[in-house]
Amino acid sequence: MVVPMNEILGKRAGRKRRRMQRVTMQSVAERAQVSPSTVSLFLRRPEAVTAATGRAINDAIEELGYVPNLVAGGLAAAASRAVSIIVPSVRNAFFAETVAAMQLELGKERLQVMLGHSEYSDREEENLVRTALSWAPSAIVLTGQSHSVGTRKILAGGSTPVVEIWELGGQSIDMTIGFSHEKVGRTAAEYLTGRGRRRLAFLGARMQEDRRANTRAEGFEQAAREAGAARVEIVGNPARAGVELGGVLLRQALDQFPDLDAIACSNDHIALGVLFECQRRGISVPTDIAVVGFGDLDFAASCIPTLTTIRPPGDLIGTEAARVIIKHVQGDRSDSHCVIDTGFRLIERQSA
Amino acid sequence: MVVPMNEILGKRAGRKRRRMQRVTMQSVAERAQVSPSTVSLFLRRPEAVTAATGRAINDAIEELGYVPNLVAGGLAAAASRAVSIIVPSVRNAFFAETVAAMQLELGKERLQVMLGHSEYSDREEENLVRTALSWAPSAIVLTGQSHSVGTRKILAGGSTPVVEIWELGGQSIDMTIGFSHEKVGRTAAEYLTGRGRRRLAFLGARMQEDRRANTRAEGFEQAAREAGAARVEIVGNPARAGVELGGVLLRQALDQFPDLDAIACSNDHIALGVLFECQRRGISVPTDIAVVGFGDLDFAASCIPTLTTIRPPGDLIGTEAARVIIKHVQGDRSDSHCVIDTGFRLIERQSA
DNA sequence: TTGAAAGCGCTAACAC
DNA sequence: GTGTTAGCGCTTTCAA
Repeated sequence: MVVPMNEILGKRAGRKRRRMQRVTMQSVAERAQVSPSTVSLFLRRPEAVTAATGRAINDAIEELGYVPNLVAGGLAAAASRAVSIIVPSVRNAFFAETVAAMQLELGKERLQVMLGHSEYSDREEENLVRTALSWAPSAIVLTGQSHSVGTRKILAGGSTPVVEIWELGGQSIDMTIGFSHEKVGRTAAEYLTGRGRRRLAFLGARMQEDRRANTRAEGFEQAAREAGAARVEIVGNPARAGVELGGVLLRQALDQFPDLDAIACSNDHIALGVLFECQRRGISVPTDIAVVGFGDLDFAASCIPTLTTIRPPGDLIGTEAARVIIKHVQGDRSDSHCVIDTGFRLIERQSA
Repeated sequence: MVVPMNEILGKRAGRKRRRMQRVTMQSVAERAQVSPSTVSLFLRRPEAVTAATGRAINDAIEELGYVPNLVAGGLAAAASRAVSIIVPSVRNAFFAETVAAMQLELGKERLQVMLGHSEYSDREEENLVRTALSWAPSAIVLTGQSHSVGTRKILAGGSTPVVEIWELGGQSIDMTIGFSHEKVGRTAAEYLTGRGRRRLAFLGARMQEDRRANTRAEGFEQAAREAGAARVEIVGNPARAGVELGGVLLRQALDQFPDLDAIACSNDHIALGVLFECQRRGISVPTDIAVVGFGDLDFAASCIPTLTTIRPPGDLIGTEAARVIIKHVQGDRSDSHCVIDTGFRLIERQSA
């Protein structure tokens, strides 16, 4: 019986593929004279293969210039080596630091960072989470603990590990790494009242969207009252946080409450703007008004006067998040539902 | 002849899968009483399906809570809806702005941003490119035009579109979007000499790694000489760019060349440090020394004196990059090997 | 306009 | 330690 050639070869030859991968695991296997599964095994656990086999495979990979297809791998393994990170914005130096630190650590384990920006919108965050899930990521990292109902539902139902970062004290979905923003506010207030200040204000930007800044403000107000401050005001502005806004906010504050002797800012950009505005108005810092920031950004140590501020450990949050994710990927589930308090540090400088 | 049931069902029932996707396209198809390929078609081109069919599919998706699996899609289509962006670091506000802008635009087309940090290392960049390719991305975005030989070889051979951003005038791999850093340097020098300054210095950080800062310095030096400056110095420091370094660099510069009357900085952080150091030393800006920055960062408009600086269009670079990538994904190859000069703008303020 | 069929390149259970 | 095998969930011809 004669079998037509094209039937032996299969129909494949007759089909055109759009872009065939030049070098597949199959071709590496052929060249190394082993089976594909051995190549796969070697790639994932080199020690599980004899030295000779390993060498042969390595040579084949080298000679062929093989690049593994992680998309195919992700499909077969039902979980891709991707980690989805969703932050309000990477333009914010805080989150940029965390994202950079995470990428560094995850990259060492060949985990790919996928980035999304919620722009402080819970609705947008939910969309991003939905899309993220489409990639079957090894983990999803969310900023903060306030999410839409939909987000919680989607994430609670699934089996994807979730890490919430930069906030503590709320309702956790799964793992949580951050610090208490309420305590940050309290710390600023206690520091200021402890140095004899009695008429305090907290200056913040877009506090409706930025729940964390809002929490800091609340902690600040409460602690200041407890310490017997004569005046505690919260001055907000819906504009985006920035140096310029610092000046605006100080003006706003002093127009209403000219007797203020201490200012806490929702971040260092605003504090710097306050410092500049004080300089323009001839207000002496810290003699007339003490200023405390949040962030310990680049300029805090060099501005005039140098800025007393609270430093959140953005990089530590990133490395810790990466650590628990890597453990999870490696099969160690012991960190499930962990809560890691990274703390923060008050950096005393000249401005307060 | 009796066929055993398990043979009819296939061995599948006997195998345990690790994590089965609850809702697949298959299940949507069954519910909507159509074939999977129709669902697929509808998802990608809704108009290619009758209104009734579309409605049925939509309902099924809704009822089942279907989330498409982009990993499977990427494998089948031989190109994933991922775009790999490799920047030196997202901690750098310039690149953060570009990445944020790109993510915003790409997200609208359901393209996922994958992020990598080269930390200004060509070797690391090459590793990241290799990994990126493993994901069969729709495009790869690289920062600058100086890459390792290996990077060029890998990318030139493949069919993945490449966009180089933030630099112009070098050897392009494929598409290029940015501006001339040499011109930036020239512009600063011409502005300064045009205002009568004769003894100029360029202050820069880690200029070995940061080729673009180096190019700005070269353009600056050349243009200053052409304009007949009495002195043109380039003062570098291997430390990371930062406000503190600005002060250090100014000290370095004035120790060697006390008669300087103009300073250009490789970025605004350094310029701000220079401003602070001048204030500390009682040097009047711009009377004694004129200062020009690069970046137009947040504080440039509010510091004292406000900072004359050159603003690179970080967001425009991002949106343009996204635009050409989206066009490419949609099959329009007309932008291949395009070179887009986004230009930059000198922002005149008080410091010069 | 819709459906059937054939993979995409890899992983992992299982057998040897 | 290595190979066999059966998919992972989707896209895309091609035919109807």
